[in-house]
Amino acid sequence: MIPTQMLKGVLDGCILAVIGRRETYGYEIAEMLRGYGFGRIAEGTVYPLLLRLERGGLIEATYRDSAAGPRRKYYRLTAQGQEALRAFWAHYRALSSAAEALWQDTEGKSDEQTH
Amino acid sequence: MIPTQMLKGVLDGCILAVIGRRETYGYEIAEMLRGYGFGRIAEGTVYPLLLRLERGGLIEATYRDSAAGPRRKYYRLTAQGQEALRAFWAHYRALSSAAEALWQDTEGKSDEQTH
DNA sequence: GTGATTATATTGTAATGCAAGGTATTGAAA
DNA sequence: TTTCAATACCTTGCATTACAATATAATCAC
Repeated sequence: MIPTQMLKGVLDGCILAVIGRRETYGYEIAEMLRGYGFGRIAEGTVYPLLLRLERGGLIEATYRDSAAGPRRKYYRLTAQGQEALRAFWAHYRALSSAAEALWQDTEGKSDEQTH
Repeated sequence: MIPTQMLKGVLDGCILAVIGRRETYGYEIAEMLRGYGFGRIAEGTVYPLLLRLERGGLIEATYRDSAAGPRRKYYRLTAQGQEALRAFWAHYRALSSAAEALWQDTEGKSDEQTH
């Protein structure tokens, strides 16, 4: 299980990415994230985050009836949301590169100690 | 600049990694992280985090005089800290893989929309 | 002695994942 | 009919943590 703290500041971008693929709703987004390997993301996490993104103008929603259950709130990216998605991944890349560089050095050091 | 929220839950592991390379102190750790590309990590971030790791038994410290400035507090990993470092990277790998998989799909989708 | 650099530490704030709880719809089992 | 599971949305309050701001102090150049 990925620690909750490690998801902070990453989940919002990932949700933007999921919505960017195609229109979808909260319940399904949680399932998708699980499918991608993020682990079970609580509904108490997903829904507040979606509302935050909606209020921020990054996504917009339409309610639609479902054949099996209550109506769904389908989200799609706004132009602003697409821009935010790009910015998010640029930042993620920066973090990822830094972590990777650090990890390389750490591994080298472990080898020295082991051998 | 990497958003501060994105650093949450990552910084502690990165600091463990830096200390794992060799004994070092707070001020230098902040400089190293900057060198790796994490951006400027504030002192108000580094010192509380070091104290937290120390209290948690993941690192231990020795004060040493410096030739140019006040004394330094040198940290090194404990056995528990080395274990925590391994666990951290395992979790980071999981997050990284999930994000990468999601990003791949997103990129494909962008292509479709573009072409 | 004045400022710059080096160095550690504390306090309070803002952001956010999530547990816990609530509401409501559909369909199958009892 | 009642009950349960699965689906679907939302809110409240808590715990964690990066950081700005601030304080303290030692060394060295001017």
